[in-house]
Amino acid sequence: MIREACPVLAPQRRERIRTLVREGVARVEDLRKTLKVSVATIRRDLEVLEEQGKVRRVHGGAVSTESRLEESVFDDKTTQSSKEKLRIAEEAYRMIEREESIFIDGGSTTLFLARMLRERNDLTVVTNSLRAALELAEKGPRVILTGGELRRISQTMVGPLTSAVLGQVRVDKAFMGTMGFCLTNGLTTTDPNEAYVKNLVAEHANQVILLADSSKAEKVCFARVSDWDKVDCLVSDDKLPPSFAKSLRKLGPKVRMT
Amino acid sequence: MIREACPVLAPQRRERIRTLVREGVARVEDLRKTLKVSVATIRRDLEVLEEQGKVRRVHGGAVSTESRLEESVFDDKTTQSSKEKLRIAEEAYRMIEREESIFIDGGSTTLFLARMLRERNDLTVVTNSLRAALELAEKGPRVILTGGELRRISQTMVGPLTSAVLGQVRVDKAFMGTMGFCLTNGLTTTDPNEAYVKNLVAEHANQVILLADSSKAEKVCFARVSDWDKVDCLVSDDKLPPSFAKSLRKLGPKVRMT
DNA sequence: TTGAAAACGATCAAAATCAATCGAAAACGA
DNA sequence: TCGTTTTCGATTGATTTTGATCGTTTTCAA
Repeated sequence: MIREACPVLAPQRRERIRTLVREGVARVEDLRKTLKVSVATIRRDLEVLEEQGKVRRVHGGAVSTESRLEESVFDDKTTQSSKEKLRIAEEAYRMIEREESIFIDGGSTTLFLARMLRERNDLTVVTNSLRAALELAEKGPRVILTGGELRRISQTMVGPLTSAVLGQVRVDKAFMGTMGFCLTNGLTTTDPNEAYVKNLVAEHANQVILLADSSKAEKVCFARVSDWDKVDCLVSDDKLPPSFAKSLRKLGPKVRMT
Repeated sequence: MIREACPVLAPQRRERIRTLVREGVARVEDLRKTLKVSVATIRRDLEVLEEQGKVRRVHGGAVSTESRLEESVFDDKTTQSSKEKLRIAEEAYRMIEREESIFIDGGSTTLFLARMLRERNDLTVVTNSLRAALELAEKGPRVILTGGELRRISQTMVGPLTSAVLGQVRVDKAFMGTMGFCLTNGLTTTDPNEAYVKNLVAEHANQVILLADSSKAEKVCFARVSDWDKVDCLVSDDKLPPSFAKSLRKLGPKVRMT
């Protein structure tokens, strides 16, 4: 292979890609023709840039992340391993009985669950998730929002004000999400305010059901939520290591893997 | 099958569909002609967008989830006197000073105001309106939701639970809506729960500013909200009878007509 | 109620794209 | 100069996207 005198250095090329992506010309093939390198190089560059969060890769090229930052954060979470999350939500749905009152936490898995409840009008749903409330805004069960300060990144209501409402309700089942869970540290999440609310919810629920796909296993985040003794059931996917499930069952919670 | 050079990336196309749906051109056949792809692709895109809750599919195409909400709540008057409402909201916006904390009530006029606040990040906004919270969900001021039971027809949070949060905050200015106002009965609305919340808000605000176009004048609804002595200022349009304004000023409130 | 047209969902094949791998050329450091 | 590291391009098999087809469902009007 004869490589002509290096036209541009890699960092320059990447910077060029970034600006092109911003302008909208983002297809791999276009980039290849513009920059006169192979598609493999383009892909590698895009990989690096995505790693740095500069662009977002899609099939056929890349799109700018800056256009709508908040949404892309949330959308990424919803698209990633959504198959598992959907199945987990379906399993959770089967656990809901008639006329029950339930809490729905923030997060993408619980959002799938909320979506399924649109056809139910026998339930009472308490939630601190703005997204979940939106799913049920038109029709469906009775909806009670917890109130509190809006945390933009997760689109949930958190903080001390949240406890004012939560202190006055009880729910039969609380469907909780989490950022990480492991045997020794229990449930953890990124934001202490969020953790505080989750903990409070757990105390006002007859049953706490954790919805978390296997990618969250053995992950530990900054803020401690609670130990396993508060959790009645974990619903996860079948990629959860059997050894983990076995050890967890000894600590108390039931474990369902769909 | 010969596929011409891929014109646009899938996410761009989906975003285009979203905007088209918002504008009302939502039939599958129209989308196909506009975007120059097969109906199968359109259907698949709509499926994805519905999955994300961005649009709602119907036979023949799709409708916007947002506009649907807006219609059910505000359609009666939005198109008719939206000009006045927008001007009233602009006048209200000029009354907001830096670093203030404000309350935003439910209703279409106050929704216009909320929309203007997206560029402000020096404020704290308390609201019981789901729609107002949505306008500020991505960016803008600090947002605090009151919580409470969701009243679908107005998309607001009402009921006794709302007072739990409201009791713990104070705001500099409360921008209130109303269904009707007259000299003898003061402010009235349709739902007692809603009226209760409005009254409570008025007690926790340094200033109460009523935003109501002239079509609400001399109207009396079922549920009494409050008397004029709680109201510091009424912002209305120039179709408000001068005699009404004169009489009202004697009762205490300032009156601004834009 | 019935029948036709439109729309829909499922399925399959073609095309494009992607990820992984390998080898070669360039860059680098001593 | 020599050996190592990095960068790049080509190939191959897998994956994704797309369009066409076909049977079914929905809608609308008679």
